Amino acid sequence: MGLREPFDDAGECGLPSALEAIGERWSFLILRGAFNGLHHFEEFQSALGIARNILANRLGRLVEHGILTRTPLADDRRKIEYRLTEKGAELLPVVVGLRQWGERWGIGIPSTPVLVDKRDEQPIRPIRITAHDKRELGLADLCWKQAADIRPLEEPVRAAIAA
Amino acid sequence: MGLREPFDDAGECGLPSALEAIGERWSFLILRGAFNGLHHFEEFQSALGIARNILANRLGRLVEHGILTRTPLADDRRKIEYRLTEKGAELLPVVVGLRQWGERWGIGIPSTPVLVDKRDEQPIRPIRITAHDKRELGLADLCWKQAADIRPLEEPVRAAIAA
DNA sequence: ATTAATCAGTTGCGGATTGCTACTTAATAT
DNA sequence: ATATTAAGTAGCAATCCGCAACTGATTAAT
Repeated sequence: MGLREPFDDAGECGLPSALEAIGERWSFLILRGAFNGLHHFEEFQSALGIARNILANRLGRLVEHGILTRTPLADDRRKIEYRLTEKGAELLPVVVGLRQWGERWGIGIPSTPVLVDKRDEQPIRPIRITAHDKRELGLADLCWKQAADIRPLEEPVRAAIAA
Repeated sequence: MGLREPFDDAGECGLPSALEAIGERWSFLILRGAFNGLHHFEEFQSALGIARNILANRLGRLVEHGILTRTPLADDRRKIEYRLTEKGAELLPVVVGLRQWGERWGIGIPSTPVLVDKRDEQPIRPIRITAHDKRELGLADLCWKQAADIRPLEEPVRAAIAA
């Protein structure tokens, strides 16, 4: 087993803080809705079938955590617009990765519509762990290392990668 | 009662079925433990500080969903070994992605130790969405498309990518 | 101007889930 | 024979979730 994180630090990772922000019931689905272009309370409510009080609570929490912004619209001040922040938008790989996993291993999901690259309209590649040179890595290829013990890449190598 | 149902009919993607399996409180942290080499009930319990009944419930659920296997050890039959299946192991990109996000956006997390490629001991690349040719894509580069409307790549192109 | 409709919530309540602690059961160690 | 360990269960309080009905502030219709 190559993959074992030293015990001392096992509790010291970003997961708990991530889960505090989006680890509750419905939060992932609300995020998916946001990525799909939902912006209003009633849109989320009818698209997800979530209870109104829970939705209000989750939207509030996502706003508190800086994942969504909440702005009343100028031309109709009843309407509130929820929008992803940059912080929120960077959850897309996780949401998509979880979705891909569910599609791959869940019970018969047809998987449409599909996320595609705008440029060529081809489906995105499955979310994977990759090395600095973009090789795809599996569990067996990985291990933990103290940040201080990592040797920086040689300059020419880095240049080649950047290109 | 069908309290799991709301997730299932909340949309036509794999997210609900993924959340059904691992969307509950603690499941992600139990998975992280499994990826870090924890294999036994008491190990999870003391590493995570989770209540015993909840842990039993979550482990059982992960086993039910084929994410972990549960095998009594031959040389000490009190001991039960929990191990990731292939299905479970394929959650690593999601767990790592969420962790990276938490490290990036959470409150001051030093981020050590770090996951590295065994081959050259260089840190893994951040989890990203990539195009079929491995270009990294952001929100602005993406759109949804009906699966039926996607034109397959030309044969020579596919061959080049596979290589 | 008055009334109706819409949007974004909030409230109250019953049932479900979670967390804590103590207990149990089976296998091993002394 | 007794103690200890591993892996759970059981009971109970506190919290969370889901449903339906209600409020309050705009905006639309008559």
